[in-house]
Amino acid sequence: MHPVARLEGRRQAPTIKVVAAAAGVSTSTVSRVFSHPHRLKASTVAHVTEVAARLGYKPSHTARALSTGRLGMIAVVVPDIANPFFPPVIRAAQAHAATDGVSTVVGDTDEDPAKELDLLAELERRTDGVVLVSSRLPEDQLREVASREHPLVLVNRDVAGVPRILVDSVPGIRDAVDHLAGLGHRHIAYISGPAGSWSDEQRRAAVRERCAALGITATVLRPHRPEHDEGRAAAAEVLATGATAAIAFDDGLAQGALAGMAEHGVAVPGEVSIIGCDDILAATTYPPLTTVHGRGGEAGRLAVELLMELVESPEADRDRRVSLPSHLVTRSSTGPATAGSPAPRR
Amino acid sequence: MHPVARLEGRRQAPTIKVVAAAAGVSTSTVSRVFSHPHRLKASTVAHVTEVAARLGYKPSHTARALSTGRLGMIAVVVPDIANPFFPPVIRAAQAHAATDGVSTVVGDTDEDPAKELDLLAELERRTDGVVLVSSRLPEDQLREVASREHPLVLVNRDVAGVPRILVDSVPGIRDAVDHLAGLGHRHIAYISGPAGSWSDEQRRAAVRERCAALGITATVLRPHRPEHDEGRAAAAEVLATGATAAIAFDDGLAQGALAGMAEHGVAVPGEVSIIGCDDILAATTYPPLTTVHGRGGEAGRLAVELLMELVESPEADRDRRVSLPSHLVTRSSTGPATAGSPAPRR
DNA sequence: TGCTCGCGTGCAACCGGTTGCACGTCAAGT
DNA sequence: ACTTGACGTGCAACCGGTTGCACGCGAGCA
Repeated sequence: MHPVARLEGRRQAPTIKVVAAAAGVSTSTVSRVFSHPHRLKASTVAHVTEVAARLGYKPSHTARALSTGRLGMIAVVVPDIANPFFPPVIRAAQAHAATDGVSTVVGDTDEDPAKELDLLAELERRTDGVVLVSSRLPEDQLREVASREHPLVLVNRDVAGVPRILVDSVPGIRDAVDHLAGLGHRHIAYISGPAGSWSDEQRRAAVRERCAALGITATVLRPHRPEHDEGRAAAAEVLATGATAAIAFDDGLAQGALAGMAEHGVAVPGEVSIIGCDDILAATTYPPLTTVHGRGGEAGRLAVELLMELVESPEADRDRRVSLPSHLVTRSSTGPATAGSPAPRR
Repeated sequence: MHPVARLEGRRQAPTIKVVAAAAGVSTSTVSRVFSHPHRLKASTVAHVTEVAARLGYKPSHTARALSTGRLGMIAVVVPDIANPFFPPVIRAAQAHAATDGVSTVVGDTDEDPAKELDLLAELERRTDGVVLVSSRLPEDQLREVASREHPLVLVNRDVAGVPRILVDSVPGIRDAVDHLAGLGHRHIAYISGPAGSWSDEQRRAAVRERCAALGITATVLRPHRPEHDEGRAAAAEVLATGATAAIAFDDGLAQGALAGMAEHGVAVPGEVSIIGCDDILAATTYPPLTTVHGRGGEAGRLAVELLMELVESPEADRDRRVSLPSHLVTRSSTGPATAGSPAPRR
């Protein structure tokens, strides 16, 4: 930039130099006031702070980043911002990061592993670390990403050697199956979620296992994108199996299934019972959805906590694994099994 | 940083200096290869590019930002990422920004004006410009924000002197009212959206005006947060007015109203017709929703286009206003008016 | 009174690119 | 053959902070 160019500009943001001159100290002192104030005399800190405030001085993230290598920014990457499971984890992460004076950016991979890789590459250059939620990457690629020097914490992917926070659906799913069995259901369908989802694998396995333990039938349906209309389509698939109850990978699919059942003239919970997962739609469905409550927000907060540790000391333990148990929330989409299997009426 | 510290680090990212040495040119030349290649001999560019690629060199955003004042990053700020109206505009914005080699971050204000102000302040220091979508700020504050030197483009807020892209709901709403009138409806309720929403004001006024023009009754209900359960509550309010049709501020409210009507045993479209806005739920409701289609994605793209112009030349015209007309999409939530007003049945 | 020690501050190099200016080269113009 | 000038590249200052080292000063100790 030409030397005089910044004089031409309107009110230029004040720099450390201006503050130093105004306060009658060196630039180093001003710098230290904003980074290591404890190393200075309290009176100096007070004076410089006052002058800086009067001038409206704010340290430049960019300049600081250049010399320290710290951007003061982390990323939270999710497969789909529109999926209501993620906003709570993002918000919690953001709130916790703000506590450390770190800002958060959100990345959306659109459920696409290729985009996910690109995004991670970009974010490695823009942030100090990333929280990767429900990654759709195959394990080897995930491991490769983690092996790059950039701090990374996973949420809902269980890869040994990579720090991770897991929302453990198993207890909640077990409760769900028990609940349905207690209502007399002998055949349960599981509406699978997206291929490559760790949570889906975990839930599917839990349904199978618990049904087996109780001696009732479990049918696992094909993978579904976690969207409303896929759930609607799944309703027909559920009816085709003859199951009297369904557990869906998430609340969105469950809500779709509710709509699908309505279309087929099948009453919920009169003829078929439906259970969701994540408890993100709360009571916004009709009928209000019985669902497995997972603690997304908590996962987000913990992930950032762990991430910040890694950022501070990159040599920290890379194999930390935190698991958060879930539980069933009973609302009105489940009821007693009726004799005879349900059939579409229109 | 201590001079030898970077030798201790693992594979340090190569700098311009390393590339220059390896290619036998000066650092200026390497720099120019990545910023103004046309000023260099083609053979030099080719050679340096090759060497840089071999070394895995990537220019540092931070360093570049420090000298140029350009961060290579813009922000898109929305009131609520979970509201499905916004993802399409975000994605379109992101895609267009990527075209210019600029990355995008997303900000969520949680429908809270105070958070919005904070977020804007933070983003001004982190980005080259921001696209502010459906701001909930009062006009004077918005004007104040716009007066700060940081480039800003509004979407769905019409403030003179601030560049803005507007999705014009009026034509679509007019079609909607005409459509209902054509089906014999003589009393239409409008389910208002969030207070402070420009789109809501526009839609409300359009409903009133068109109904007046056709000589039919319009009742405007209280403001609602654009969420499913608010829509459900609104169903009762609609029934209380005696209206046989309702137009909702957005598809989420409309979907909620659908659920609410079901709860009350009122058939849609048999007894009551419902129309949404934005066309974001597409056919994911039951029955599929008749709605006013607005072109969110297009708005996002245009906003970024305008923003980049402002970033390039801050003295550009600040009073540009682009308006994108909407239209009605007829699906199955609207039907002929029936004699006698509908009443809750349970 | 003289010496050590530690605290508070300043100096200057550095982080990794960018860019105004100067210099050298070579082709076109006279 | 000499001038002119465009073109390609290098030099060095600069962007705005950070930080290792050195220096000065005053307190504690002998």
